[in-house]
Amino acid sequence: MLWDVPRVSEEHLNARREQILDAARACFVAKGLHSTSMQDLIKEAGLSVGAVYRYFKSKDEIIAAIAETVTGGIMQHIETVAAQRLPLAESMDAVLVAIEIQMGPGGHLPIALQVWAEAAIDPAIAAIAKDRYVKLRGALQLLVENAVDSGELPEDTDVAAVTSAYYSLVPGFALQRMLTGTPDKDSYMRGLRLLINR
Amino acid sequence: MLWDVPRVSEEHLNARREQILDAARACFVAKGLHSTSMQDLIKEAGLSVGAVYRYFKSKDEIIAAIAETVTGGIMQHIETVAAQRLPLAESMDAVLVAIEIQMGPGGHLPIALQVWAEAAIDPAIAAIAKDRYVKLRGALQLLVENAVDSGELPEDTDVAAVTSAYYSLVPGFALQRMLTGTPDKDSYMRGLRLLINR
DNA sequence: CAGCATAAAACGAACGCTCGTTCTTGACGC
DNA sequence: GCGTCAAGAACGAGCGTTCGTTTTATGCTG
Repeated sequence: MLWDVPRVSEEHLNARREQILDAARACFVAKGLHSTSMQDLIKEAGLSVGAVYRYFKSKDEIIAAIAETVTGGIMQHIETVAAQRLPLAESMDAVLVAIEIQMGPGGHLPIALQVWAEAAIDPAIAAIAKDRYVKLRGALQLLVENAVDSGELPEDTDVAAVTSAYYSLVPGFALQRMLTGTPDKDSYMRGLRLLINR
Repeated sequence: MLWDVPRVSEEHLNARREQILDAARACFVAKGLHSTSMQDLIKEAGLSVGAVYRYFKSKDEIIAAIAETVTGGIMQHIETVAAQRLPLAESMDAVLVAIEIQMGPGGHLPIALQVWAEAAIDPAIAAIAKDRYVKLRGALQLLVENAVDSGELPEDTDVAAVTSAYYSLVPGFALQRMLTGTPDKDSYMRGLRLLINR
C-alpha cells in the first residue's frame, strides 16, 4: 500500500475550505443558517455541489465549522487589550471598539446571533458555543485581574463573580444595539461610567 | 337577513388561536423556528392543517405573533418591580428572578433567542423586536429614575445613558447563562455589586 | 319542538417545489 | 492508465400551502 501523496498542495486544500467558509459566512449573514440553502452557498463560493461535498460532508458540518470561528476576532482583540493593563472602564471601551466593528458589514456578530439560537436547539453547536464563550470569559477575567493588581478593585475581590458581571456588558451592548439600533458605544460607556464610578 | 351573529363564541375563537400559539411555543423551544414544520406544530396543537390555516395565513404570521408576545412576561414583572422603588442593585436582583424563571422549562427565553436571530434576517420580525425591546428599556428606565429620585444617583444623571448600561445587564446575564451554564443569579449579583458599589 | 337550511369551522389528501445529499461521468496530473 | 478531484444531473424526502369535502352549530319555519 502506497502513502497518500497529496495531489494538490495542502495550502490549496485549506484555501478551498476557507473559500467555502467565507461563502457560508456571507450567506449566513444575509439569510441566516436555515434559510441559506446548499445551492445558495455553493453558488456564492463559485464551486460545484461535488466540490463542496468533498470538503464538508454535510451542511451541519459547515455550520459547526462556522460556529468554531465566530469568537476568533474578539478573542484576539481582548488579549491585546489585556496586555495594555488599563482601568476597567477603559478596557471595556477598547473591547467595545471591536464589538462595533463586528456589528458592521463583514462583521461576525450577526452570525454569532444565529449560532446562539442554534445552540439552544442543537447539542453539538451548544457544546462548541459553551467552549468558546467560557474561553472568552476567561480572557475577560484577565482584565478584571489587572484591576485587582492595580488596586482599582480590592485585593480580596471575588474575581470570577465580578468577571461574570463585567462579561455580560459585552453581549448586552451588542444585542441591545442590534435589536434597538441604540446606543452607540460612547453613550453606552458614558452610562456605564456613571453606574460603576461612584 | 340578520345572521351576522357569530356561529361560535368569540372566546372560542381566541382560545383556538391561543391553542395554536401555545403549540407553536412548545415546538419552537424544542426545535427552533425553522426546524419546526407546520406538521409538527399542527400535531402538537391537536388540530388539522385546515384548522390552523383558518387562524393564521402562513407560518411567518405565526412566528410574528409569537415574537409579539415574547417580552410580555418580563415587561409586566419589571413594572411590578418599579412600583417597589428599590435601590438599583435590589431592582436588578428582582428582575433577574423573572429572567431565571423564563430560562427554565416553559419559559420564553429560548424563544427570545430564536426571535433575535430571526430579527437579524427578517425585517418584519426586526420591526417587532425593535418595538418590544425599546419598550422594555423604557420600563427599566423607571428603575433608574427611581434611583435618581432617591438620591442614589445624582440629580443631573444622564438617565438614558445609564439605562442603556443597566439594561444590558439583563440580556447579558441571560445569554451568558444559556450559553455557558453559569453563573447563577446570586453569583452574578455578588459580582455586580462589587462592580457598581465602590 | 322537529327538522331543514345555511354558513362557519374543521378536515386531510394532494400539489408543486425546494431541500440536502448521492452518484455517475469525465478531465487532469503523475 | 490510474488515482484524485470536480462537475452537475438526478433523487427521494419533506416542506408550506391549497382546496374540495365533511362536520358542526345555529336560526328559521311550519
